[in-house]
Amino acid sequence: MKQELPKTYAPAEFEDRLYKMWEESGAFLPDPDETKTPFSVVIPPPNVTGQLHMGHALDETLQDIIIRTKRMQGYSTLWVPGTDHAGIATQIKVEEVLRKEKGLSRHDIGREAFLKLVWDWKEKYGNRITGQLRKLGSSCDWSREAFTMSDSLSVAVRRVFVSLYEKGLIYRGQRIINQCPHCNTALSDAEVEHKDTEGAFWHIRYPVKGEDRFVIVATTRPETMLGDSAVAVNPEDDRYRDLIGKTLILPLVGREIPVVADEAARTDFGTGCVKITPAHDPNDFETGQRHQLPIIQVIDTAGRIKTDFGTKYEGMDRFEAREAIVADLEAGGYLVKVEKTVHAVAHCYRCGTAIEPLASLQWFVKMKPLAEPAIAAVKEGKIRYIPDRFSKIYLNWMENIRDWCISRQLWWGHRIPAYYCGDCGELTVAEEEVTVCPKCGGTHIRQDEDVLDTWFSSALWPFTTLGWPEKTADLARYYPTSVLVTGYDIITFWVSKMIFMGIENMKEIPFPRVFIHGLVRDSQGRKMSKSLGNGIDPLEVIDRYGADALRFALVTGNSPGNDMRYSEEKIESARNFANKLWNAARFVLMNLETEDTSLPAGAELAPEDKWILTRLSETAENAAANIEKYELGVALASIYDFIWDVFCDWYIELAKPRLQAKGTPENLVCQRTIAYTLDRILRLLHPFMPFITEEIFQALPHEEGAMILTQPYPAGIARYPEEADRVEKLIAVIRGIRTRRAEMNVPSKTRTDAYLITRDPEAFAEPTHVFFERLAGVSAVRLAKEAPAEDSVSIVTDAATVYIPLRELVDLEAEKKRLAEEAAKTDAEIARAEGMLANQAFVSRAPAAVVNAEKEKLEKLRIKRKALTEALAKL
RNA sequence: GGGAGCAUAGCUCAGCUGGGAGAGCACCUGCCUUACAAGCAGGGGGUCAUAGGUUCGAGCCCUAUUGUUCCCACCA
Repeated sequence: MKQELPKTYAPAEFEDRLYKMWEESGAFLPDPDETKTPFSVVIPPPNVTGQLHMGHALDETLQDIIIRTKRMQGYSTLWVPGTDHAGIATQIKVEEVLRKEKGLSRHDIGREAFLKLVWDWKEKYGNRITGQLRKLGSSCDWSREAFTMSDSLSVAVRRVFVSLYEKGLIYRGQRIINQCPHCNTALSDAEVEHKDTEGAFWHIRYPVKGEDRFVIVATTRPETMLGDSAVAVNPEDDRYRDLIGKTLILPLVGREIPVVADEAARTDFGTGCVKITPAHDPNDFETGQRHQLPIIQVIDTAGRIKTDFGTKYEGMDRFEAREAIVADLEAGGYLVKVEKTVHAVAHCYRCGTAIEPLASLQWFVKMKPLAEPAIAAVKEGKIRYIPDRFSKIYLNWMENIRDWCISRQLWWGHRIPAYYCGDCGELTVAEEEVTVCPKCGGTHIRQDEDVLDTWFSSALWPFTTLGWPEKTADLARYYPTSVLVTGYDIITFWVSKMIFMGIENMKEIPFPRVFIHGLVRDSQGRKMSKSLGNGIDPLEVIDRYGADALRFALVTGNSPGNDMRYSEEKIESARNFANKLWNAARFVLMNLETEDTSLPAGAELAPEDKWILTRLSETAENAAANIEKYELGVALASIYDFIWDVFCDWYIELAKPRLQAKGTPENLVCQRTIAYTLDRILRLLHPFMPFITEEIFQALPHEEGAMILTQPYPAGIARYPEEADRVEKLIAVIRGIRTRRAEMNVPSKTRTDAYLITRDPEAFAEPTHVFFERLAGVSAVRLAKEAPAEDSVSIVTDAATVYIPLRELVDLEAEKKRLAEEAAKTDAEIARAEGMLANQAFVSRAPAAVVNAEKEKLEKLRIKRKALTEALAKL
């Protein structure tokens, strides 16, 4: 039964209701029909306590468009939603609250109590983000919602850890890691950002023991000198060859350190003498190992000078200590000079604090063996990035990868399943909790305090969300997933890790395609960020304009991999488009008096029906092809153009005469055709604007309980090229008349006669004359053989010449001039076309279709030119 | 230091494998034509960053230059 639509488009009235209807219908669950091809996507899990931002909105929208399209195309679609526990981010947030509300640190309340707080926090805010995803219209299967810290995923994490450990791919060792003194934890290389920072080179004198000489070392980090265990010079450096093996006295400290020869010291940089601080510099660490130098830690994990150091700098913050040490060096006459410099300093990606490189005992994933097949998968094309250029970024990262530090000195996360025996000192790694040492039977067991990098569990996401390590039906059917949709900013963090973890654990890639999108920036092109305060809240936008408008604005004009700007204007034009469609639907419904909205037989259709169906067919094909290529912006543009310019501006106008002829057979045919076309339009647009299309669909006659959500995607609609061509000709002539009238300032109410000369009378047969009346202000059309005797203006197209007698308005001289100009222009175009077709190279090398198009064009130009000659002759 | 992207109408951006430059917004003109003024009809506006090259033909391919954005990077 058809229903009335409210007069104004008010998305807030129906979006939530429709989402509820969809979700309750179970249509978001995959179709159990085994004959359907599976199509699966896992969501990039947002932080469990996070809030929806524009980046999510874009990511979600793109995924939803793909999923909805595939669902309509008859795939068994599964979109798995879920959230990430987001180790550091969440822990920091809860710590802040704890400090603010109770003035306590996590250490004050202890691990257990703190974790309970975080879980409470998660319970409180964990549903917020998933509710927000629903507001967007995301058609996820919520019955399969996952969480990286759920019991089943925790089992999977331990299984993977133990497996990798047993294969020797996870090890514990002392390395230089990135220590964030603020978060007080180690970080992986991916978690640091390099920022150019103003600093200086301090040139410092180190005296040679027992001689009246000294060497000058240059350093950007004078505070680390407390931990120097040598000075290195290049063995090839003639300046210092005699110093090798000598002993230096470390200023301020008085400790004796050797001069060693090492390639790490370059002859062409600084002074050629490098202070070696194995505890605080990756290069120095390696140099130190080569020379068995002691590792003297100067700075603790919180960024303070260590207290067991025995100097006055004890307990000072590292930057404070730097100033103090420089001052003391200067006072002691050790400071030679200070050079200003800018160098890249690593910063924590969460809190922005400068990273302290620190030699530390941590857990690592051995990357080389895992990276190799992950590189091959992309090189061999098993995994393809869209657009392709991102494969270069990925490969570059993977090929230069270093071991992945996975231990974090946090509490919120997967605790490392490693157990140390207090009796024999043995280490046991096991999935299940160890209470008795398998080596000595001792019971003084202590589990490793650290937790895993949050990206460790999300790296397993494509298979853990499907039930792994259980052998589930989901896993068999939906792994590998079909495509991963995410932003380029997360390729190294997440995409690359899923790839090698998928290959390692499943022996199969996690997805064959990675569809990469850009960032949503503000209207001035800046990154949206909390600190800038320029973030736009998607939920506010949805409240004001509707989720459909937001989705439309995010997708239109968007191309894979490229950033885009958000602007209010885009949202407004999206809303206007929705309003346009809304009103077109109201118009169709107003005129609809039948329940039968099936397409009439070809013989019953009017030429304009055949034309719109042909254009519809082309649009459907074009949209589907572009979605297949992930060119969602292009697909949407073609649908938009069809709806607004073709369906609304032309077809509805062409349909009006028949719609008003109540009770005629033509009227019924027109009703059915327009309803049918509207229905297919809604289907094409549905993946992009799910709410408005469903709401209109529900108002149209439809089977009980049917939803557009699960209607088949339009394909293979019959085309009528000849009739379509004739209607195009008609439109061209009507446009021409309108333009001429506007140019001559003919009032729109003025009606004129017209003499129409054409080689294709069928295109302008009597039934079309009503269109001239309604759309071009022409009250009487006469199909003529030649120009009328009266003074007229002429409109010349390749399809027809129209003479309009306008005695009082016609300026014969101006008309003559105008026609002459057009003739000259046409001549030039003819010459050009002839030139091309006379060109052997063009005719033989260009594709046949291009040559034929050129021939047709020339033919039309000649016809037009002839008509222009006739029109000129008449004047 | 290495790598990538972008440069098209006043603004924001499309332009798919090379075959006569597009949209939205803004602007100008005329319309309250009973689906829609969140609209309709018409219009102006671009040496496609610059210089070369390949090609019958270049916004698109190649080279260089300029400007701009970003990613990666353990030279003290």
